[in-house]
Amino acid sequence: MKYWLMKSEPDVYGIDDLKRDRETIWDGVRNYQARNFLRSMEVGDRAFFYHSNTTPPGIVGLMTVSQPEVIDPTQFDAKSKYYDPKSTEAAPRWQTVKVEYAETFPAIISLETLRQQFSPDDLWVVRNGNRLSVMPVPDAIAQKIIELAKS
DNA sequence: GCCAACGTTGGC
DNA sequence: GCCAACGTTGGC
Repeated sequence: MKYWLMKSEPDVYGIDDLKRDRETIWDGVRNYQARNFLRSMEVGDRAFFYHSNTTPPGIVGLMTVSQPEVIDPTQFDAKSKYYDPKSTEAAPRWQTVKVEYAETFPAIISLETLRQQFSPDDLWVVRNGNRLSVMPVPDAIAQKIIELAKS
């Protein structure tokens, strides 16, 4: 079981939306490095839900990967902002996962706190100018984040 | 294959 | 709203 961190803007889709829906297809990722991480996810992996582009940004909870290797349906939808005309049903470009709501932390762990606690090498989300929306979190770091969430 | 132009992300 | 970071595109 691995830990990940996945970003979403709460104005678009936040943890409350996931709690309401119980599970969702994590669609709209259009970056190859992020996609490759999505491809390597397995059932039961856990992912920190990170709210980006909000005040303050930070980790707000946890989710569980419930289905790997999901074809992102938005790539074939001409009306979607994530439409990719170069992708075909025979050879889809964008795979993702289905995730299940696990928990909302009692309080957000803000980016500021994460910067104080972790180095950019350990937790990529604190890297300056980091734009990657899906990234691995080392086990030991994940445990510390969970401890922080409880404190 | 280089790299300038461009578009997007995301913190502030 | 600004703008730094940085991935992608396309001309050459």
